[in-house]
Amino acid sequence: MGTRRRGEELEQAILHAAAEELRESGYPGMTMDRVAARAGTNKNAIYRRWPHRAALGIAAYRHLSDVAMPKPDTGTLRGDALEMLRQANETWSSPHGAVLRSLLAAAADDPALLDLMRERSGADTMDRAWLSLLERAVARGEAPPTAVHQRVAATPMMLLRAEYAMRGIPSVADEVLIDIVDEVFLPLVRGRG
Amino acid sequence: MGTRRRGEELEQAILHAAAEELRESGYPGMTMDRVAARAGTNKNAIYRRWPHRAALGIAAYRHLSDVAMPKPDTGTLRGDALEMLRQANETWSSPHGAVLRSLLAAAADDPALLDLMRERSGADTMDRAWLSLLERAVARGEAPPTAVHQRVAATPMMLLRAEYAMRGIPSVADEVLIDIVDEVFLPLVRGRG
DNA sequence: GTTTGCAGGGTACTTGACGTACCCTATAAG
DNA sequence: CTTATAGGGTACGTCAAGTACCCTGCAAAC
Repeated sequence: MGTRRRGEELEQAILHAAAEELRESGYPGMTMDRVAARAGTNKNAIYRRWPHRAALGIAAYRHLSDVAMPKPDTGTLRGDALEMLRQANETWSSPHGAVLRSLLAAAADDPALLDLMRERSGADTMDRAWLSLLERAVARGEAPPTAVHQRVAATPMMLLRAEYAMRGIPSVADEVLIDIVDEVFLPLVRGRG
Repeated sequence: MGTRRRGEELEQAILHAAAEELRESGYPGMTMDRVAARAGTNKNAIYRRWPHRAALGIAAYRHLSDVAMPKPDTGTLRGDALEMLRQANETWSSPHGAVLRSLLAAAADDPALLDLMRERSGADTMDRAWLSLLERAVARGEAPPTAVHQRVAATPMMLLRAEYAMRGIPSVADEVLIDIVDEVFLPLVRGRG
């Protein structure tokens, strides 16, 4: 009873509560009052740690997310690329991805938040994964060395992202992923020979 | 003095006021009270016409936007593509584009609004313009006929969009546009031979 | 062991904004 | 001339962000 939580312990409790709220209600539904109530504390303790709701949202998302980057190795460039896209599609269409998208949407106006998001959304590791995938294809003689290029590597994910942005659907159809690989990514790799 | 505005006249006044607010303060800053005040009326008159803020936002955006689609014809595929991207970049980085982006961001959670947005964002006409640009390149012998493909046509704009989504910058650097054309679009077109 | 400062807790408040309710009045249609 | 309808004024109700105080337990310094 007398045991009043402090420091790290309380902080974790707040983050945990915020993460739960995020999962259940998305970012717009994550109100400070509800987080405080759920953590069994009050807004004071929250505002002492994070300057505003968005900061807490991002911190909570980070607390929620420790997704390992997939490292597909199917033996062909096409297989690897498809696998990467399928994994990403699954992640993005999961509740977890819904949280990410709703945070991104909320951060669209605020450059500072966008920065925080970018470094946490794993964009860099994602790019590296695609680059190494291309390098392996080059080693197998499947692709010209000039295909190993940052913008080429980023293209498929950007197309998938755009798909999500346009249609707000829960998930992108597999045919679209195949299309992205066969009609854009592979021709692009070939064309850089 | 006694002249009380009605019907069409009042509706236009409200839309005009809302559009101004959108331009000045973006969608988050467009509050119902301010629109009402600016239109010299009250919220009642607004809510009789639009069920909620988002509906008014979209209607106002539509009222604001009658941008003609550019039809570049520089004589080369590279020139046309770059010109298209530059025009788009200019539009998207203008106040007008800021409104569009802020509306899109706000609509990210709400599928119904996304639909309304999509039909107004001119995505279809945009795709047609890129397709005809590709067709002209084919006619000149600059590109293989198989390059005329919906997803190929949509790729450059999607990459530009993604650029805006990631970095919330006011405008994308010209080098990026050149990169998109030289490192992705042209190789892609070539690779489809 | 006592004091003192800091972090946690309770509560209430301010501010802005959406959306609604009511009631009065001008105006257009009959 | 009467009357239904739409515009206008104003005041709410509600919710949520963020702030202000003040009290109290804890823990380290003395």
